[in-house]
Order: sequence, then structure tokens, then C-alpha cells
Amino acid sequence: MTKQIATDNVLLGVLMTGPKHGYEIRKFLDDSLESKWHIGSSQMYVLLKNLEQKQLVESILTIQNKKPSKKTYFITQKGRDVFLEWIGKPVMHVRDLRIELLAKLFFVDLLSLGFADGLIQNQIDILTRILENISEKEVPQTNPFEILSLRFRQITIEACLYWLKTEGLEFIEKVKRR
Amino acid sequence: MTKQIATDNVLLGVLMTGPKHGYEIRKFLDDSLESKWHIGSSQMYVLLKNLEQKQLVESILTIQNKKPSKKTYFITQKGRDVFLEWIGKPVMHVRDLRIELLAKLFFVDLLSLGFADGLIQNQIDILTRILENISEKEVPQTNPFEILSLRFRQITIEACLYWLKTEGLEFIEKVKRR
DNA sequence: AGAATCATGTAAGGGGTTACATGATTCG
DNA sequence: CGAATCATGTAACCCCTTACATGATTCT
Repeated sequence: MTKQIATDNVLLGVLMTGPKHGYEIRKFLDDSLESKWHIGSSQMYVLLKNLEQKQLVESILTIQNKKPSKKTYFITQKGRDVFLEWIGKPVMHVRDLRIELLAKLFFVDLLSLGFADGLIQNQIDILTRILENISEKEVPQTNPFEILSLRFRQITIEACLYWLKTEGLEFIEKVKRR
Repeated sequence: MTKQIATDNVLLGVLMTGPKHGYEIRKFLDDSLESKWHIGSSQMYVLLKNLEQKQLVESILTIQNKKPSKKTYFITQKGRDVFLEWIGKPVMHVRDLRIELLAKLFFVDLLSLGFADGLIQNQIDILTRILENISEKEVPQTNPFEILSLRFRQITIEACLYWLKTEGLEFIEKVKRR
């Protein structure tokens, strides 16, 4: 999954909360996700245009007499389908936990989506499998650098698993309780 | 530090082992760093050309009668300076440990460089400071998502610190002993 | 009076990926 | 005889970043 597809989904996620124009989306992101997911404002307008071409969003231009015109974006049914498919899928690479999985969980919370525990559990399963795969390869290593990098992978994956099993599950409980 | 500058340094690091032409560099990387640092072969030729423009490397064209001509690259003194400055500096972001710091340590081993324990210690200090900074911000968090992402950062940084303090220092010992 | 807010965009450039182009030699 | 190896590159495209452009209103 490329970065761009994930960025698209962040924009779709914001529009899942209701129609917004570009400037509102930007403010929304600045206030909530900014520190985790920055989208340059120029880039955002480009992405919105692309999303419209893909028919994942639609827009209506409003001309205001005192302020600049604004273009309000609505998510389409196709857009909703794409977003929900994205958000339900765990990420396949450890490196994508920090930004992409967190973004998914952000929207799980924001939109009070039900399938969150499945997402966490599937993510745990994937990391467990990755960990098993690399541990099998561990035995024949004698090269110090190979050991060093293998241990890095193991230790960070174990930390992520710990995080998912403690904080992740606790997060889900909090979301459910609301 | 942008990705590209780091990629440049990987190429310089390979040339620190002696002059090589593009194809040899590629094979060298395929055999040793490939799984950690992939450089597309097209991209590599572009980067070598840029490095030459920056006078970090020089090249000599060898015409072979039976095989395609090849261009042998040598690292210049300027190139050596740039490389050694890069390799001695710890990375400033947690996300750069996995690829960039590991690449530095790869070359520390390969080239038997002496200042490796300083590098590890400086990296430990930087991560410790980052961890302190985010832990100070922890107290006022009540938003479940904010807690979740803060804990992710903490847990992964702690794991990296553990890795540096155990495997990292052990690695340095092994390199020194040779 | 100047800064911040509201509001949307274009253009240039950086760095990476993928596809394509070329062509001889050597190995199985 | 076809695949792999040797050997270097160009071109197109993707996504992101930064800079620039515009211009009214409202707050301090």
C-alpha cells in the first residue's frame, strides 16, 4: 500500500464525518491528526481533485459575496466503500504501524466503527507471523551485522505486539464503551 | 537528513572499499545490504552521475573489446570527508534507526571504523532525550487516541534503547576485537 | 496599520519506481 | 538454444515539498 493511497483514505475519513470544503478539512486535520499525519495544504487540493476524478468524492462550488468562493466536498458511496475496505485491513509492514495503523485507529475512534477489535487482532496475527518467519532464519547467522539487524527487527516487532496487546486492546474497550 | 543524502552515502561507503564500476557496486549491495537497503539499478546510475557532479567521486571509462565499456568510480577526498561526517552522526528520528543507523553500522563493521562506540552512545543519548520530551507531555492526556499514540512512541523508543544498549554495544565489542 | 483568518490554487523541483533500450558473452 | 551475466543508461510517471500567487475580512 503506497503512502498516497493511505493519504487519500485520510481525506475520505475526514469526509466521512460530513461534507467539508478544503479549508475545513485542513483545519480539522491540524486540530486532530496534525502531529501524526501532515498533509501539505497545496497537496491536499491536488489530492481532492484526484479523488473527484476517481469519483470517490463530489463537490459543489459555493460563491460567497464577502469571502472567497469555496468548494464543498461530499464523499460518494464508492468513496465510502473504498474507505471502509481500507480501514478494516491491517497493515502488512511493521513500518506502517506508526502512521497508517494509527490513522486507521484514529478513524475507528472518531467514527465509532464497530470492527475495531478484529482489526487489532488481525494486526497481532500478522506481526506474529512476521516474527515467526524471521526467527526461523535466525539460527545460521554468525555475521555480527546480520545478528544486529535481525535482533532489531525482533525487538521492535515484539514491542509492537506488546503495544497492540495492552494499549491496543484497552483502546478498543474504551471505544466500545461509548 | 533526506533519504537521498543517505543513499548517496551508501554509495560512497561502497566506494570506500576501493574503486568499482556501477555493476560491481550493484552486485556488492545485492550480496550484502540488499535486504536492508535497496537501490534500483537505474537510480544508482543517476546517483553516481550526481555524485560526480558534486565532485564526491571521479570516474574513468574503460573500453573493453569483448564486453560493454565500463566506468570505474573512485571516491575523492571530498567524498571521504562527506562520508565520514555522515557515518559519525547519530540519526535524529526514531524512524531512521531501522534503515539509516543500520546502514551506518554496516559500514562501521565493513570498514573497521574506530568511532563506533561514540556513535552508539550518542544515539542512546538522543533517544533518551526524545523519550524524556514525550514523557513530559504525557500527563494531561485523556483522549484515548492520544494515549494510544503516545504509548506507541514510548514503547518503540524503549525497545530501540534496549536494542542499542544490548545488541548495539555487543556489536561494537565484536568489531573492536577484530 | 499590520497580522491572522478565510480560501484555493499553480509551478517547480526532488527523489524514487517501473518500463524500456541495447547488445555481447558465457553457461547449462 | 535460451537464460543468465555483464554493463549502462533514458524516459515517464508518482508522490511529496516548497515557493509563489491572489485577495477580502476581521481581529489586535
